[in-house]
Amino acid sequence: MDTRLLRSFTAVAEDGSLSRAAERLFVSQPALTKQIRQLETLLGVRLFTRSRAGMALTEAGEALAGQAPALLAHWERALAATRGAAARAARVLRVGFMASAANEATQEIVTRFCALHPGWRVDMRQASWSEPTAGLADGSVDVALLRLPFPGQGDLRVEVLLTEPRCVALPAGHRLADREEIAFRDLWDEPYVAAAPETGGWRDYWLAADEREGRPVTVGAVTEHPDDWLSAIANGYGIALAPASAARFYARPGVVYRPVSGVSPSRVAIAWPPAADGDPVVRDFVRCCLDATSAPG
Amino acid sequence: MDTRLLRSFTAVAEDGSLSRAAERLFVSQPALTKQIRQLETLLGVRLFTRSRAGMALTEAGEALAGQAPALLAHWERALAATRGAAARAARVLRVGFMASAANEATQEIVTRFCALHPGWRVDMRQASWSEPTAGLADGSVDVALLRLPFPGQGDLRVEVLLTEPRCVALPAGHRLADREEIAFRDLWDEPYVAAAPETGGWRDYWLAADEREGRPVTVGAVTEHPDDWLSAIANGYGIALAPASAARFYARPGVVYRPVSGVSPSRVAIAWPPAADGDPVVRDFVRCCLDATSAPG
DNA sequence: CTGCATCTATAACCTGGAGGAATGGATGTG
DNA sequence: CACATCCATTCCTCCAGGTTATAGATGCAG
Repeated sequence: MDTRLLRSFTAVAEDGSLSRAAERLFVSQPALTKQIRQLETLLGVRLFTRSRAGMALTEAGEALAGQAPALLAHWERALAATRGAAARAARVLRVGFMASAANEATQEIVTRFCALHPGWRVDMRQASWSEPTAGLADGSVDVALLRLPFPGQGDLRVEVLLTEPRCVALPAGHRLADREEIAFRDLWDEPYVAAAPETGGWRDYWLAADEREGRPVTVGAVTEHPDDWLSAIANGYGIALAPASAARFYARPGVVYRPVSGVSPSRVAIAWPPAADGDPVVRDFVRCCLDATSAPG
Repeated sequence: MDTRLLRSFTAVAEDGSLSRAAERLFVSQPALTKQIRQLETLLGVRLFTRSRAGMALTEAGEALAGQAPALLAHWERALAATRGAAARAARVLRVGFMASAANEATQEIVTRFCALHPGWRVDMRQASWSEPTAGLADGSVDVALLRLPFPGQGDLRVEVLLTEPRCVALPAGHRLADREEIAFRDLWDEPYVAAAPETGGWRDYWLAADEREGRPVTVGAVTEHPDDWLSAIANGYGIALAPASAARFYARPGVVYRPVSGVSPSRVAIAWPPAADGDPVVRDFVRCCLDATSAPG
């Protein structure tokens, strides 16, 4: 049996319908019917009961559905570890990052690291905002420059590199756009451009959900990439809190950035998996991060 | 990627040769070459370096080879759990057993259990002697009637059901076949029919390796099933220690059984995985085992 | 109560995948 | 230098897997 059949099974289990799952997987309904039948034949077990109402999991199907996520994740991690080993052998350090990484310090970090490790290359990999660990969780990167807090943070080693105030990104024609500085309480009732709900605490943080005295947030749009985020703001779907450096790294016609008072600052950190503690290459990269962000300049 | 490619990869990694692995997997060498190529393309990584001397793993290949056994085992366990759920739903208790299981008590155990659980069926599954946990390790059975000690015993719950002396199985024409009882020390220099080396402590136990004052064992044959075991003895390839009940359950022309002094007795136990502690069906079966083997009769 | 919508299953067909046979290329050894 | 041995490539064949069309079953709305 292969992961393709397991993924198909998972999709049908989630949707409760062959037709809907087929649509989501971009295959025809008969093709998916055959795949599920093939899986049941291979296992010698009925996984679904069929009816006009769709596909309901049997007890065996429930058991497999319970196992499937961990199994598929195990596969992905194994493949990631294999790719990681290949990168290491080729003297490539894969660095995930969110948004502007460590701002201006990023280039210095890379320069310092390459000086320390001649022959090595740093592969910077930008992550979508729907994956706040920037690849650390699934093992597709070795270290990551991240904004705190993020989901899964407790499972990773973290060193704070720098702190910067947060500001607000507004459409250029916004009624508050002329202000030199805006109090956060004046922004409480605005609609916001937010990250995906499944990012949990990450999204809450960038909505400053815990810093508005219980006042609820209005979400005007959900985006996953900086470009989409900027477009949504420029188009007036909402405003967004951002690190102050966003004014430099994400300048865009139609978007203005203003300092905000009454909201906590943003922290940039370097993160890596505990299993990499003994890895001199990772240790040196972390050292370079700390050095590059502690010296004045 | 599927498990078939991963198994192919594993075979090539173990053999260090496409040609030999192809032979072992019963596919042609070009077919295996293409499979490995397909896997490397899917991963975007070189797994082997090729030469006239065969296939050597790259660092990425080493990484994958390190992960593969656990990954494949995870798959097997997930499938086993799925089949287990199907069996449970169908009110079937799958019982693995070695050799004669719990001897004459086995039928009473099943009878008591079915009386306690009307509508349930006990599926008795005999295991080869190369798998001393009789399916518990890979999850293909719910409980197992086993002979102690066995590999992996520490990971399972075990209740001893009965103890019986060990005897020796000899070819009928053996020079000691006329004895009423034979001292173990008189058997030390005989060749033995043994279990496979990978069964470890199990094989040592049945060779009474720890009860011969350091004298080494001579292995005359290795077998995995009772029939092969009996044939090997009858053909004079060696002798073997066996539970006393073997004389009743494995009577065979050409093989005689004689009591042996100076060797520890054999213990039959019921074993089950710790995860099944809270399962009333498993608990009841264990209860039936204990009840059936404690009453006189 | 009947017709229609909606769901899965089956049949027929087509294309591409995957295995085998034959053979090529490279290299080590006697 | 010839041969053996290893992996790679080419060509061929058959089957797997997807699609389209349609069948069968069933629930719901009028």
